[in-house]
Amino acid sequence: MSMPYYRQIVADIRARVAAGEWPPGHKLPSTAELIEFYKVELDTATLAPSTLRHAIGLMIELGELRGQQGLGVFVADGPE
Amino acid sequence: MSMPYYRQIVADIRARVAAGEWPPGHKLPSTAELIEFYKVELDTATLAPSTLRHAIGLMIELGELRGQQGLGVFVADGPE
DNA sequence: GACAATTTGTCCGTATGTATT
DNA sequence: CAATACATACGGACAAATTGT
Repeated sequence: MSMPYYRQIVADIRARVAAGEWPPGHKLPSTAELIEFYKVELDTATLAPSTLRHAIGLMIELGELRGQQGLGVFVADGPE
Repeated sequence: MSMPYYRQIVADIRARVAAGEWPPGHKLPSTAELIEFYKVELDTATLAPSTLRHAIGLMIELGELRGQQGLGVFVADGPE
């Protein structure tokens, strides 16, 4: 295992943010949508919610994303 | 819920490290032992391995702990 | 080298709680 | 009240690394 799923997801999200595809304040797709999306991107038949959540939760903890219950997950504004 | 289990565990570990009870390089009790320990400390009948792992994994990601497969989890040396 | 025991690492699927619309 | 969406927790399965026999 070169890189576990959750790290690949973190890397992908970071790449999109860095590329400006998802700028600060942008709302990410919902958890359910991201799961379907990364199933294709990671070419796996199964991707558990807990695994995707692991990736997202990690980035929230690191301040790269901001989760708002009931609303969505957003790209954090730069560290002011 | 004032503070979820995994955050209470993080706070407790940080407190022990800060107090010098677990100095840098110290090997933490094994996952199984920590589960039993925190079941008492958090006064809960059940504490899943995944929940404890959440706390530990978070601190590893933040560089406060260092995990070594097959060996154990250690208090990280100061951020040099 | 082979094997078992121990321990951490990843992932699965599900259930329930909480906040927003 | 209902729908949507994130947040926490459960418990188990298997992989991978280390140590000792």
